[in-house]
Amino acid sequence: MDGQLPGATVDSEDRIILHVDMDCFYASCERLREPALEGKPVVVGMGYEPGEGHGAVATASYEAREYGVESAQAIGQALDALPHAPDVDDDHDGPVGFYRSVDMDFYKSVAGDVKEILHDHANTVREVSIDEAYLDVTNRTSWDPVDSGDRTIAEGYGRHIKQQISREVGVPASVGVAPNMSTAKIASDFDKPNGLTVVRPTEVSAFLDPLPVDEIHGVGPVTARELRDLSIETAGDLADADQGVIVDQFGQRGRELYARARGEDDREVTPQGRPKSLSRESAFTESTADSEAKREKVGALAADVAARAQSRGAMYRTIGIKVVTPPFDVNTRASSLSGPVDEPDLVESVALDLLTEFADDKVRKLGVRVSNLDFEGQDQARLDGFESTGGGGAIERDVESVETVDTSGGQITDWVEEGESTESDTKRRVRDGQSSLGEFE
DNA sequence: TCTGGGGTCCTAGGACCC
DNA sequence: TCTGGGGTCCTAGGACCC
Repeated sequence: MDGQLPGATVDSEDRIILHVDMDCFYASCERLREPALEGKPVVVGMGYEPGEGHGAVATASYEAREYGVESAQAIGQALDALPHAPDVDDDHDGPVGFYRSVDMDFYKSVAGDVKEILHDHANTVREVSIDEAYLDVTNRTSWDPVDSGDRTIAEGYGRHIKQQISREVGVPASVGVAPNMSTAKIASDFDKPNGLTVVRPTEVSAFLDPLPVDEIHGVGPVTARELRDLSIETAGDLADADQGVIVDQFGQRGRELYARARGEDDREVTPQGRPKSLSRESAFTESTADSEAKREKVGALAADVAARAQSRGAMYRTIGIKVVTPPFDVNTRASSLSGPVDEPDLVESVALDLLTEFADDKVRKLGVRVSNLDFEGQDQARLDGFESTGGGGAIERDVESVETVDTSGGQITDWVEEGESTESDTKRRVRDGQSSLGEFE
């Protein structure tokens, strides 16, 4: 710690970053159109056909997690873990598990409604995935304390956003508020589901220090184990470690993780850019060496990827395949062309060509990928503004025009009490005389 | 955790150029 | 024919994330 005292003055340069993470989003969406699922264990999965077991869990409700169901678990295993109707005691309303298969179009439409609210509350929003986003709300709220000083105006702002999503869309969210992206991300995760965690600039170290290192974004199982070998178990341990040792062992990534453990993260919230690659992959029900079956699958995947690239207005210069052989060896091959093209037939022929190397191998999974994307040449008509690059379905905002507006006046929202029902955002904006370009145009 | 699908970023080695 | 050093592009693999 740097001897920061609680109540120390907040630096005027401190940013306010808000991270919104929708709780078990797919399951929440299913509950939206099927309210009977409320409070019940719900598993949403894909690729599950009765009798075959090669699908996986996409999202499990918190009730389902109580039974040990985890994301990415095999569907069959997850369903076994859930209580079945016949197991339930007739005298009681015991819990029963429900399985629903993924309906991406519906989730995207719900996500679009959520994103609309988020864009109303920040000049810059980075949509990380269908259910997650960062907002820079520095000039919309403040770190100033309210009441006795225990809480801040920013907390009210976070609560307001959460409640509006809940009220107007009907799905729960967890929100983290902190002076930088990495801490905000950890904060939103701190009290899931339906949580709100605010980490003031003066509290960052105290908040991070006791957390297990793998709660830092970017520390996965491998890095966590290697850190443990260095006796680094918590973020505080990493923050106190010798930076040289960390950088030697983990390179550039180590430098970043070390900084994040110390609550240092300069990254600006920027809108999600164009995709860098597009891919499609698919597993065989059972590993196969059948060369015709493999060629057929690659052909179908290639056609799929090419069609998707076309619909996104993307030309590609590199075409690649992915071949997963048992037990789980991932092989990739790629080939670059001299210039960007949009030629579905070429995707297929190049992919099949690359596949010949694996003609005799037993394969469990195949993929086709195009990269080195180029979005020039297409979309001169400005119609691309509606081609979402992130969550899909959401309309891309004209960010440049929004960012040039000074919204520092009158942007601080009212304090919102927990459980207090808030009026609609439109009404509030009108009442406060609060607006910014992008909201009323 | 015997493992689905769609992504991102980093690294290392080789080819090639000056 | 031996040799240095810097830069860039490409491929393959790995770790990680949702």
